[in-house]
Amino acid sequence: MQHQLKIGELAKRTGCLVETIRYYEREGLLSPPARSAGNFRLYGNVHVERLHFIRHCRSLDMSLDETRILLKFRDIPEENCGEVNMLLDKHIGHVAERIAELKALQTELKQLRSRCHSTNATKNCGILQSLSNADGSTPKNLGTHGGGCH
Amino acid sequence: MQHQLKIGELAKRTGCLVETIRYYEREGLLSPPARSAGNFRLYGNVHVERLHFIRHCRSLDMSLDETRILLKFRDIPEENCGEVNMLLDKHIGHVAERIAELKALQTELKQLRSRCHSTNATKNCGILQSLSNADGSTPKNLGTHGGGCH
DNA sequence: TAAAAACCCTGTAGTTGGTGCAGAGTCAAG
DNA sequence: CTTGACTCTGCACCAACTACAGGGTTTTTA
Repeated sequence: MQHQLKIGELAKRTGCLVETIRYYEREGLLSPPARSAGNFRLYGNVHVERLHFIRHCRSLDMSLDETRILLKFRDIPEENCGEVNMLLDKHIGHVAERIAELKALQTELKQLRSRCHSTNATKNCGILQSLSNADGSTPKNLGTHGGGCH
Repeated sequence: MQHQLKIGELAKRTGCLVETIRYYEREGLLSPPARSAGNFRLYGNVHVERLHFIRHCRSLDMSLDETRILLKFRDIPEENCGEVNMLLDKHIGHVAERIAELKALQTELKQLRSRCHSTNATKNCGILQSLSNADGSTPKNLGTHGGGCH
């Protein structure tokens, strides 16, 4: 029984909030740690490393589901890692798609912006007029997978 | 009193779900329409156009808050449209930022992917090993504004 | 004319990945 | 022995919908 960390110390060490750690435990990404006499969570090195892994995945914009899968493979050292490679390829594909979508969006937005350079009365504003047109009213990036930019 | 549409007809005409229309009403983007004797919503052309406007904004990845602001300007035809231009410029900036973030992410992901080309045992997989390293564990795109790619 | 299907109503809960807070308990220092 | 910092559980909240449940209304069909 070596160095044991309380949740606040683990949070500081991994750069994430205490609440987030408890959330990961609820979600099954971190296993419930030992408890002190006063019911405080006590973490060891295993937890520190696992949480680093999770945060690394998240920083690469992977979902918690993807992260869960990678953790599962990390837990079985003898298994074949082909699925890991596939998961990553798929994720790279997601990101590429999203970049393409946003670039198309950017083109459209700039075109819209070019419709009004002076500051008119709104009734004459080319931007507002274009937005009132029915064309383009079928959102492409709604309903598909792909988060917004906000 | 001309052509009145029930909510399902409006949905079909604008390509959005009935539930979404009711949601926009609750959120104050669409004003509450007239009701039939049996308490059904009845919409006119004004609503059709306004909903087209909203969906167009959404298809350009604007938030409902941004959309609300644009609607407000659409409602005051004599006012100056300078703020509309500013809002759009800001939104274009958001999208540009997001594209830059995702491109950096793409580079990082490809670099990670290059660490495992054969299908090994997971304990030897360069990808899983890299993800276990503490570096890069401080998420850049978490906490900032900017949605994910899922 | 009546039953069945299709539509509409309100209200509520779920999605993702957390964040934030209330109210209570625990622990170390002065 | 009290103050302050920390922790506990459980719940509400964010965006922008989506998806019911459990009713009522309208239209179609037999």
